[in-house]
Amino acid sequence: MITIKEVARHAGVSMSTVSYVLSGKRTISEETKRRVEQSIVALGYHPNAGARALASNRSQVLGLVVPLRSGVNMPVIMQFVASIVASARDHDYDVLLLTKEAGPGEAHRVTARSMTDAVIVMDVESDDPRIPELRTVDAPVVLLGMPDDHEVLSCVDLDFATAGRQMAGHLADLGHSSIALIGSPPAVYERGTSYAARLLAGFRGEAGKRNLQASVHPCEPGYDSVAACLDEVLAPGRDTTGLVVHNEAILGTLLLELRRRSLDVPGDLSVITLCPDDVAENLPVPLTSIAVPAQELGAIAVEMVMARLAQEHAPEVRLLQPQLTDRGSTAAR
Amino acid sequence: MITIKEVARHAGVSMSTVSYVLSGKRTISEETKRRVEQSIVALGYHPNAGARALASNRSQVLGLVVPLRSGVNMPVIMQFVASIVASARDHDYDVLLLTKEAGPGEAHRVTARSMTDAVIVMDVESDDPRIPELRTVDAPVVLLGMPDDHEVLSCVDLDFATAGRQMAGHLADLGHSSIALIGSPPAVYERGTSYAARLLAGFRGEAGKRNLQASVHPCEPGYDSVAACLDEVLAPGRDTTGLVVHNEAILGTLLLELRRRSLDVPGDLSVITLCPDDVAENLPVPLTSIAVPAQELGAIAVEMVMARLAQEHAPEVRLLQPQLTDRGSTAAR
DNA sequence: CGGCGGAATGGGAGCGCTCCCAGAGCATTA
DNA sequence: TAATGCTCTGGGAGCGCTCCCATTCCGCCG
Repeated sequence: MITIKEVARHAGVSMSTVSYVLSGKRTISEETKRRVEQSIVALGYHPNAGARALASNRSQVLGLVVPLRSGVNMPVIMQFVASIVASARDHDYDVLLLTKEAGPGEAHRVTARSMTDAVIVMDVESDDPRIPELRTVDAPVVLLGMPDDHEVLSCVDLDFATAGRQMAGHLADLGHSSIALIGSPPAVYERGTSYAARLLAGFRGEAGKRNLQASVHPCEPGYDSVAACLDEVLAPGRDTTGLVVHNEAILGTLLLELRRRSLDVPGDLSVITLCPDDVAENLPVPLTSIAVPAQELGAIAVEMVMARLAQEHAPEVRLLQPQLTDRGSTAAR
Repeated sequence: MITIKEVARHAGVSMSTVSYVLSGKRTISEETKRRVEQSIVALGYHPNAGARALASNRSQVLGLVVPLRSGVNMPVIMQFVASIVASARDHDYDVLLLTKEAGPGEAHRVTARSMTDAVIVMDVESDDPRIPELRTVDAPVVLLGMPDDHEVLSCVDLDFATAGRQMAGHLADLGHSSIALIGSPPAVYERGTSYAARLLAGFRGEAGKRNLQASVHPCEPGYDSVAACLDEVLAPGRDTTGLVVHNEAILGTLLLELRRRSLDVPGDLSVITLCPDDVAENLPVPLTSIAVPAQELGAIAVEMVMARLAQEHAPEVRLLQPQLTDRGSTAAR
């Protein structure tokens, strides 16, 4: 293994000079810098991460707690992960993958051992049992998702309440008076998944304010449950004309089933959903939707971590405002 | 930060004794071990990963190169990832997430810097451009997937050729004489994705041997392309009665479309697929399938890495034999 | 001509751990 | 009694880096 010492000798400078060339933490003459860089290439030197971490007390690694549980939509999760990894790399950080299943102690473990300088936690729940424990983590922690108790930790999320309001409002604006929300599987609501609950609250609130008839239907993936769900929604007498869907996994099935029932979108039924843009675009019928800005949320989470790594910060909540894109799947009534 | 020195003082022993209690690399009397462990808990000691890595020349971290590209099925990828993380933790290893997009130098980078002790690379292609570069990585490398040039690196994969043969053979055994393979998107074949090509070869080989009419149809996700694909497959005169599907993403859509066309499975059309068991079970019609044993493949990859970390090993290829589960979606002709 | 400020570099302690090299204490054997 | 073999423990060098504390060498001012 080539060490910094050998590079120094090869370049005819001291170890400290090589170190400073690498870190840029003090000015080095052009001439010296060039010589050092040549030696680094010539010898094939790569700094040893362990030694660097030990001496500098920085690991240049971020812990990422990822949920791998049922009900969450894996492609969406992966968009977040990809965005976080890319953003982290932009800051010269790597990402250590921690799975929620391995227990809530994971964030603590990697942090206490100085394996990571900070932790990002995905898929936080309203009343997440991990929160108290995360507070004791002696490193910056940023949550993707917003717990009820969000005064104590920094978090980033889409403003799902506003999203719920917007979608109900959008349908109300178009003259619909009876609408339905088809949501995530019951389990998601039961465990108090924050975003689901907030969207639901926004939806109900706006529906109430606008005097809409509004029903809510949690829905499992799978054809049968989608069909059953539609049976409820479209029950005679209900006169549902507008549909809000908050469940990426069933969108395709739902639209096919509507087609099978010879229901036109948006002729017979207006449909609006919340999902990543590329999903909304590639459905049998492109859907008017509010985007899940995974890319952006991931990048912001990383930025927040970096800010907290650079200096002490108070907890901060960032809610991204929803962006509605009309793709013609909703129509005036 | 509590160090090993403080633990040693607290327990009235030397640093080395604490270290050996922790690593178990030499026998320590029960009494001493107990005292040390008590001190560790009392002081809240956590070994510093950087220092440990520096001194022991082991990072206890595994690099995992994950593809985040289109066409691959994210839920399946995540099954692999989850399995690898869990298996790694069983061996007291953590997982550093590397994305293929970040460039093929990633494996090299983390390895040269001693950030990771070994690397697992997912979604390897037949003629993968990363192979030559991976050969120069100075650490164990295990591939999930099998490149053409598989003499030089260790790899684990399902025996897709046999799987292709089995599926064609299964239909032949049932008396079908005209069958079709609905595959992954064209892009997957075009970039020479190893598993797709091998399954295809097995399928064609067996079909030839058994004198079957066999057609092949790459298929994009999305309703329209599935419908178009079915139009081809079911074109009059073709008399296709058996369908092999190798594309997790379209299974749901495909079955719904068959239902829409009033084609019964398996009455009118026998369908067999290759996908994770939980997917096959939860479709509108449960499908007879060959499982993608993500759990097992991930675990084996980790085992192979650990074996190579323990001692030098020659490259080794492990192909898991496919396991066919009959769920009644295929019938005799 | 001495003193001074600024720019460029060198020296090396110390980060927290592992593991080699002993040494101490005791029982067993010659 | 001395030698030998065990078992258990201690001491501390050294892993490769960072960053504090100098030192050197200028040009410039008074």
